[in-house]
Amino acid sequence: MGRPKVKLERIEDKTQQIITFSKRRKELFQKAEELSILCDAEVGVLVFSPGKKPFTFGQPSFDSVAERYLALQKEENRRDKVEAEEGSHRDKVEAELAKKWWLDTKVEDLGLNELEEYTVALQELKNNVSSKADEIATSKATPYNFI
Amino acid sequence: MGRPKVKLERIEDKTQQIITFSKRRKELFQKAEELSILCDAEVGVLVFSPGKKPFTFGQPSFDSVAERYLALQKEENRRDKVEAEEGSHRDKVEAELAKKWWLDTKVEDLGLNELEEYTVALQELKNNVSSKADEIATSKATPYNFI
DNA sequence: AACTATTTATAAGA
DNA sequence: TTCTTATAAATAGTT
Repeated sequence: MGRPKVKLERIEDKTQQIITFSKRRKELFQKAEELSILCDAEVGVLVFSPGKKPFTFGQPSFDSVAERYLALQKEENRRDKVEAEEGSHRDKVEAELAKKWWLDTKVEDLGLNELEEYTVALQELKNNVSSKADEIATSKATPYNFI
Repeated sequence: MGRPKVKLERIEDKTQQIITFSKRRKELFQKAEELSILCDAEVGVLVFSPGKKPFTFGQPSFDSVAERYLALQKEENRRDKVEAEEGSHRDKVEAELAKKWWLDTKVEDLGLNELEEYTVALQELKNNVSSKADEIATSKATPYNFI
């Protein structure tokens, strides 16, 4: 027989679902690559399989495309915020700028001395911000007590 | 006539490229949606058009899928780093933890008082880190002098 | 935007 | 898993 029409709904049979995932995931990435080549477009695709394993495609890499987009998003959010507040909360704007700078500065790019200063400064900063944030930091640190 | 076979190479004619982009971008997103429904998979697709405009598809949203992945990536990088350094640079590890906490803490979640403290602390921090990083911060701040 | 001749994708079965 | 095959779906060029 040939190809039957298939309803667009969740495949309940787990084995069939995995087979379909494998085939369609491959084709999706192929289409993504064709689009990037034919149209000179940056393309990023990320898929979590039914087993929650991540697969990525990216031209030039998923991370590069995603980071470019997320930077744009942050920029838009910041601008929206500024517009909404009619320039009355300069501190907030500066905090956003500082946050953006911080997010764009990678630990890997800093030398060891800078890193030490950075660490100390962050420690102080953690003490300055809310106790709730401190709780978050503590709970995040907990799994790494083995270090 | 019918559909001719097409070579997988950059379409030089700009108009044709845009037409092809529109058609294929739509189909790519449709395929992505089918995959997410049929296989119960989280899918995120991001495309920058030839005109550099971003288009996203995501189930449930591109941001959610991308953030989930980037969190995984950070986790892996952190673990690799710890293993590579054999626990000898505790400061570095703490810097990574602090960075992770920082990245996970959103300005939007902080109250105004906290935000003010945060701003002051960040300002101090900027002065503490390298002058090169300061240059970056300055150049990033420049476009917003209108505020 | 719509059409249509072909190519391409793909669900089942082997 | 990989190939086969018949049919569904996508699509390049045209109108």
